[in-house]
Amino acid sequence: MLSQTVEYALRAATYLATVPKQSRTVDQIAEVTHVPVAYLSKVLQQLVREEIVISRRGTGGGFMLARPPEKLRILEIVQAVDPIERITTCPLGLAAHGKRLCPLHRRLDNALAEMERAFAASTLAEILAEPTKSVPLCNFPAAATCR
Amino acid sequence: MLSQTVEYALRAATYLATVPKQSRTVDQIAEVTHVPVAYLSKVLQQLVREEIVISRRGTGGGFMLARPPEKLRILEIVQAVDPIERITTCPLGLAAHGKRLCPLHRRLDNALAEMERAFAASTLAEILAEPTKSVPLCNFPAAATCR
DNA sequence: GCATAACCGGATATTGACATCCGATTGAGG
DNA sequence: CCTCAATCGGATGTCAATATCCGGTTATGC
Repeated sequence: MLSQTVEYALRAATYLATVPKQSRTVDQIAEVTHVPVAYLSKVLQQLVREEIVISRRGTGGGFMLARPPEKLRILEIVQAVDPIERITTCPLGLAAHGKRLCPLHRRLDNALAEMERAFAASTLAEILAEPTKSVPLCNFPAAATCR
Repeated sequence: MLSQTVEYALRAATYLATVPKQSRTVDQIAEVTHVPVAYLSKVLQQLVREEIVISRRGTGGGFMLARPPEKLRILEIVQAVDPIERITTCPLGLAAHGKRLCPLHRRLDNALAEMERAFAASTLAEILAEPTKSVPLCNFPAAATCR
């Protein structure tokens, strides 16, 4: 339902949100988030292209959030790596039918709209601020006891 | 986001709901729903196993809804062919962490729960009864003008 | 300006979803 | 009981998502 890529991107972004304005290397991010390092590298590159994240090469380089966590919604990260495709025209491909969806597809699209709404509802900052015994990603340095 | 298989299954079920208690062959269903016939056959077999649909072989056979359309929810069809996998444990695989989800995964699971709720909200009968100019699937016999 | 650190981008597996094909099986009707 | 209609089940093909590898490029610090 949710792709692995989305899951990975969200883990990485959430981790970077715990260290705002600081950069981390792919290897560091991969270790904390438990994401295959080579693939994570690709995912981060997508986030760079969508200007969610900024990259710097060379010594001391790495990846860093492009904006403060208060300004980054889950939805943006989802859309960056695996966009939710709303149903805008009849999937049976009848041009004459135009933009009107039949009741079945209207409901499917409504469900997708609910997803969007849910993902748009919170920022990375809100996720980190939430009072809980479960530290985000379960395994951040701050939650070593969680291991 | 929603798999092709779900889309196909819903089209087929919606069509069968327009002719309750009657059976239709794979070829008939495929033509109306614009689904590849060979693959549709597999999808229908899944629906048979999940007791959404009943099959009969031989002359005059085919597929028929196992229940009246009032008793069949979209969610059941979704779960039959491509179940929504709720997040019940931390995806980072830390056994010690138990059942508690971190704020990130709690939100993701909440979004999935919203989907379930949306899909559970309507029956096939409701879809067909809805007053609209767009006949379900856009291209049913009853809506030949839609072609 | 050289060595080193780190990302970038292209080529290449691997895997599962989607799709097809066909022989085997079952049921209806004469 | 024979033929035809139709589903069933297994084998196989195709393609996009996932994942890996490595040489090229850029930046830092000495």
